[in-house]
Amino acid sequence: MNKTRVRFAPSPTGFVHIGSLRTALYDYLYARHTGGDFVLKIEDTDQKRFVEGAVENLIKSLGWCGLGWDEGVFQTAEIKDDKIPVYVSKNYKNIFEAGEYGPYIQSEKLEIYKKYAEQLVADGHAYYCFCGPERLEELRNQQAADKKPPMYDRYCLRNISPEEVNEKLKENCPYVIRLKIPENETIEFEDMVRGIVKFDTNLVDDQVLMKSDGFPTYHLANVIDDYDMKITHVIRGEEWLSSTPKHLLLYRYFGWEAPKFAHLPLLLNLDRSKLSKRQGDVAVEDYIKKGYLKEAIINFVALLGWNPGSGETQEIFTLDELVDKFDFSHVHKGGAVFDIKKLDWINSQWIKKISLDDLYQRAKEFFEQKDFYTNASEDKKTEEYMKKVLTVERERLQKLSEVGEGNGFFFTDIDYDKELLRWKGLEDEKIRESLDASGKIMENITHENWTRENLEKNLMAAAEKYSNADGKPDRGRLLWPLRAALTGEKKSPSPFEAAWVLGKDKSLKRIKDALEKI
RNA sequence: GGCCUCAUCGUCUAGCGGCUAGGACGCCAGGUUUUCAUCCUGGUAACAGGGGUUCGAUUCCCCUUGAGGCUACCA
Repeated sequence: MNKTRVRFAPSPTGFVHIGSLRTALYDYLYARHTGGDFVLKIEDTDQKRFVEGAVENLIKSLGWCGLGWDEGVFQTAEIKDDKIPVYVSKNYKNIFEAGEYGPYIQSEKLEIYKKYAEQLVADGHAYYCFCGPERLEELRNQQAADKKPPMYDRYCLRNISPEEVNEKLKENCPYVIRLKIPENETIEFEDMVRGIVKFDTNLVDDQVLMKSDGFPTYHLANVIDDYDMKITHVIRGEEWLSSTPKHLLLYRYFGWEAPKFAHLPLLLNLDRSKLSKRQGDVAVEDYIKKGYLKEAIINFVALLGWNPGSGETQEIFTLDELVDKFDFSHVHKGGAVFDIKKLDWINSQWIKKISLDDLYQRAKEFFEQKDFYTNASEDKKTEEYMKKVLTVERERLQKLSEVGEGNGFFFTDIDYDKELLRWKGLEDEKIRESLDASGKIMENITHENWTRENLEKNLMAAAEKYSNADGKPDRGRLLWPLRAALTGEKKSPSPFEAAWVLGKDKSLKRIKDALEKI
């Protein structure tokens, strides 16, 4: 059997839609699972939608997610296999293309598309059409009024002779080339996720293949590219399902074997409409900015429409595990609602899972966005100190953007009302005793032994000795004032954790400050 | 409107003729606990409706309903 070759074919609209990412992920998973190739090509046939920097952005977002491709469009010239030809893109600055089946950018193969389109005309499977937008508009309105499906009426096919066509072409009349859909035929194919799907050709419109600006439409370019690039499996969103018969016809007319198709279910808003900007963030970079880890985004999006199958209760997957388990038999048919609550949970799981070193590297930029951090003294910005903070915070974090939230006391001086120190209405004197006791214990712990374990062991031993009127243990009598003194917050990590991060000197200083306060 | 697709807890889903319909998120309750969070335990909640086929349907078929996609010289 031939090697599997799949491709991700985004159009550069400025950002990577989270739904596109899911498609790219399934492309990647299928390619890797089958030991095939993964190709990145660019669909930029719509000049009106061109966005500056979109290609670079796309490569960046995809790369950030860790989905590597073997062939196609790249930002740098470092391609692992030096047998593959690498060249600079004709139309984009700082973009390289690598592979023997290029160009991988549609705007760079206009001549090729044109040639194929003309061949189709010569073979009688397509025809020139000179109808302007006004007539088309009128036609559609009439058809709507007659309650008929809006379709091109083949005016140019029926009324313009080949001689007239040549005449008009010579006069440089604007034209498009339309596919001549056969009548009374049923086009049938087997979709990898949906099974057999059938279409009646009488209901399929004569699709424009070449636009009057000389660019091909998606339909033409796509089929030619996939043939040129030897693509074996076309994995794309469900929105393409109804245009598949056009593509199949094209393969037939060119005499090419059609690839296998897999139409993926759509990603949905909470109200079950197609996932859109209006109801939340849809760009991958939005999620990056919010502090979601790539592992979490991949993990989450993989589960939106696919599952590992029977009996499997695992929820957290690495990319490699996904590659190992992925197959189309477990891809869902129905759309999936993008529920951010589950993403949050998966993200929190990943924050706990990655190494501290890794977490530190990734969290740094989020700290740098916070005032309490930028204004903090240098000794608070050391790797050692930050890692301590993160050790404590990672149990509580849902997203990296929340880093340091409510924990500013690790970085800045604190100020709080003295009442915060009070445990269950205890009088000042008792609070002072409590703080004093904590201070003494901590003073006896050396800098070398200043660990969470030691702090907890020694402080807890003392805390256990307190009990309330009922004889029940009342650890809070020691621990609450201490925690309040160290953090100045109503809610915070434990006093052991806080003291450990702050260090012996700072901790003792804060206890002293508290003592003066009360 | 036409064509296509889809349909299990609120959400993501397991299920591929016989199950007390399972798991996860969320939510609620309890436990651990000095607060917050983590963690642990338990609970809540679903086969859209109607016909068939079958000894037996969540599962297979049909209809209805609902949802989504497409219906461009956009992808």
